[in-house]
Amino acid sequence: MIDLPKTYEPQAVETKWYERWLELRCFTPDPASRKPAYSIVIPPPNVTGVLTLGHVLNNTIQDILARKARMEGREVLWLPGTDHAGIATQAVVEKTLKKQGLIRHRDDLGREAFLARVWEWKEKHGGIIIQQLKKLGASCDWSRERFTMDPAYSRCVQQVFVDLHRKGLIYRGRRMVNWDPAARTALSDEEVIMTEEQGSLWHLKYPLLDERNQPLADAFVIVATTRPETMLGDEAVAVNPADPRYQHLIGRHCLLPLQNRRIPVVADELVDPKFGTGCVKVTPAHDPADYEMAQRHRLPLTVVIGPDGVMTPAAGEDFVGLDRMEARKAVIEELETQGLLLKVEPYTHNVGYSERSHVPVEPYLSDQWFLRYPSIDASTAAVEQGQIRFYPDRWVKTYTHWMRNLKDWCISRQLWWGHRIPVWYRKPAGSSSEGGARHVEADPATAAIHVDVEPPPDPENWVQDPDVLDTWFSSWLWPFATMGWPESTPTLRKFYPTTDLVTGPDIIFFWVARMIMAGYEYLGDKPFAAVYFTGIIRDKLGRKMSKSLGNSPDPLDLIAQYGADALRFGIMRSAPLGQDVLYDELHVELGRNFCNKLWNACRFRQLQGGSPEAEIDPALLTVDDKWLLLKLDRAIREISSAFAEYRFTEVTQTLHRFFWNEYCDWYIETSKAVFQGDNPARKANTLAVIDFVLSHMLRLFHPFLPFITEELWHGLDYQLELPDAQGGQTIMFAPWPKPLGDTFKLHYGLDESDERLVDARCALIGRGRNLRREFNIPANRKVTFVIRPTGGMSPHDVEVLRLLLNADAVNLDPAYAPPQGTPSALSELGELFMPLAGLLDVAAERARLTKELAKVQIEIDRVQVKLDNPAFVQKVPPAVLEDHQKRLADARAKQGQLQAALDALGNP
RNA sequence: GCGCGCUUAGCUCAGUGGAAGAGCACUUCCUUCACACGGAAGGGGCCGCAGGUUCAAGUCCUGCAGCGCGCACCA
Repeated sequence: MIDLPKTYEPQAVETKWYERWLELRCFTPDPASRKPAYSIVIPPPNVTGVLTLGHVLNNTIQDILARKARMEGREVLWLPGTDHAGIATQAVVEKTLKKQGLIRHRDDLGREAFLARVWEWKEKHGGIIIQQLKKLGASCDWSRERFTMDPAYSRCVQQVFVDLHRKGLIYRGRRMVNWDPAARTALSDEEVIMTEEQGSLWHLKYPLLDERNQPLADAFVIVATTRPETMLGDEAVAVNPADPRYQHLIGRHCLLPLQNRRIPVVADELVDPKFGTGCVKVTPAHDPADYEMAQRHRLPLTVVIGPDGVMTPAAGEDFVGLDRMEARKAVIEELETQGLLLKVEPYTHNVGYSERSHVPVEPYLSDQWFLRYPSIDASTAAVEQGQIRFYPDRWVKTYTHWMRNLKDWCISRQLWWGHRIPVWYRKPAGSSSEGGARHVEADPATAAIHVDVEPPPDPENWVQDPDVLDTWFSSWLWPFATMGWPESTPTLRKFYPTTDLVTGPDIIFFWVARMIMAGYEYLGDKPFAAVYFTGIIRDKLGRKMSKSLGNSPDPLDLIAQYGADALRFGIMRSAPLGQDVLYDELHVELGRNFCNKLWNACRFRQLQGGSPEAEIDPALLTVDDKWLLLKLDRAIREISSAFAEYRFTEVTQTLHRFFWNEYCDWYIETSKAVFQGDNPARKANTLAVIDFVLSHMLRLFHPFLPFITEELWHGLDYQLELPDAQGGQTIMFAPWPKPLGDTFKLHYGLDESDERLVDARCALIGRGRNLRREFNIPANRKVTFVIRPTGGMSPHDVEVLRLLLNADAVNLDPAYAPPQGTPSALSELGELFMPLAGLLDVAAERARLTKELAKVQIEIDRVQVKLDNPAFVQKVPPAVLEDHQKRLADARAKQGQLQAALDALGNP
């Protein structure tokens, strides 16, 4: 046994044990094991990312689940890895290269050279977040670490693409998609964030044309728009066919200002007569609804905004080359000059922003690949019927709502970094094989295609689709692609389906729902049994953590300052199920204080000397020992049921209460009565009780506080005599505590009456300490107490009272007659007096007793009102009635005693 | 517009029909031989508002308000 220093110093301890755990290969499970499997796949962080407090919360929870499962005797796989994060990573690398002046645009390098740079970047920065997770204590099986661009993983992604294509679920089509002009790629619907904005509704005047196509002097069609720059691409004005105001316009034409183009007025049901003017400008190439209308009315498409968000030549020479926002201003200015701007109204509307680039998304017509989701019914039913459980379960509704309104998923991205689409188009005969702009050599619309994991045997005659797949199209395979699918590996057989998934509700559609569908489609089984949704970490003002606000602390700094255990415990204690977490560094400080307290509680045990005691002698147990064991039993039961419902905060609260209040504040203090006494057998037995309880407590704490518990486990020699695999090598595999059980309680004579006795004694001590305070006895001054006991009281009890009341003596005297004015307090165990020779303050005692009497009177009144109600007495269950009657009797008795004490003080 | 949360002590939150709770913060006392990263004792709540059900409502029902978050092609 090594001596424990006075203050816990986490740094060296954490490094030492993490290395030891790796040496012992504690995190690497054996698929051949006969133990029941427990598995989690990590939500793969961005390979170039750094650890955030969100990761800390998420991964601490996973680690808690994994460590607890290990202690419960399960074969545990926590499978880690990272995600290639297509858009984000490509953007970061592109930006860096531009900053270094190496390129102006990625085209300057070309695809192959650019990708080489990205891989270089990945090799350099890709390991950072993994190293950070290790600092946190994450017990991942690093030998199975995966990356979504690993060759085997890529092959798996391509195979799924090919399969879904063969099933007819993947198709290519020309559609209006969400376009990110900054990243210059299509996005899925889920990657568009709708943001409410204060905009304007511009009312524009389009001159009406007469039969000879001449503008009428004073006849206009008024359209309202939030995006005036798109008017350059208008092809019609639409009205509702049933709108009586505009019947005369249908079939006529007006003049599109600035472009001087003749456009028709069409009738379409889509137009809401009640909104705006009831006339809608139709821009087929730049609005999804307008595109639909254009198809119905066979209108041409004029593209005036290019893929980079800059106006095209079709926008006219006044506007070509302008950014879309500049073009808006210019169009408005020009219309105003021409007197065609009727008015501008302030208008609140929703604008879609790219989740990645944070620029407004542009509806853009392009050729893309789409997926019609597979295994929808099985996936919906699994969650609805509870084969997959959500915690908290209210997310089930969100999930099923989305599943019932699925729209095809746009899976192609106009990027280089990612899984290239395994589709090749046959070049027209006689074309050269020189590289060039995309889609020049083969027309994908008409060319023969080759869709396969393997390229065509004669690659020179084919050209591969240049696009890559959405990153989520690889992530949705994570639970099984990481385990070696499509091979039937031992890992896959043992650990799929996984047990728990821990993630944020913000990716319920992106990831959770899609993983479920992929799981049913390819493994015929759910990918996980339960999903725990964490809250979002916010600062103490409720704002999201963000780099620009500078309110996002670096977890590694916190670990360096307070220790990983402190950070874990602090975060967990403030993270209620289903709600956001308001982070405050104070929580981490409290976590550190907690660790220090635990450290010192164990140090107290160590200072008592002696080696770990194996056997508790039931005959030598004090009431305090029994009380503590019963409290331990209760704590274990509470912790088990809290864990069963993933109520981690409740677990930490119970641990806190049991350890701090019950063990430290009461039990340790009472044990001093034994340790300061002269009964060696009893001392040894107390040590045995402490060792029993501490060894349970350390195990209960281990999932939350892996490092300090391991250090203390060995520091107190609890590993001695245990088999290697059962806690002898590491606390990680020590058996998870079970409730004590009836046999145990019978053997040790644990009875609730012991618990009640000690609780009553605690209450008595509380009364006594209160007297000290009320009469301004300094905490360090010893006084004498006298008790007029109601029953028997053991010498041990008296000694405990003496210590905890900081008394020089506690005298039992059934016939005690206190001097007038002696402060007193009532308790179940007897009346307590604090005689203060020469310091009696009759007035103070009278005031105190009067205050007490007032409190009792409130209680009497409250219960009396209920009992006086005939309906109450008649209808209430007997147990409740008895309870109330007892309350009244107790309160009256107390009132009598207080009154007697008050009378004894004499008149004021 | 539809849906889902939340509203209880100064703060963060428990409390799922029978006496308003915890942690932190606050006040006062204490360096007593585990711990001042500590101990002890206190103060502090029309449980968002209004109705209803019930012998009994923080708890169940109905409205309303405020805050937050999803979903939705009204330009």
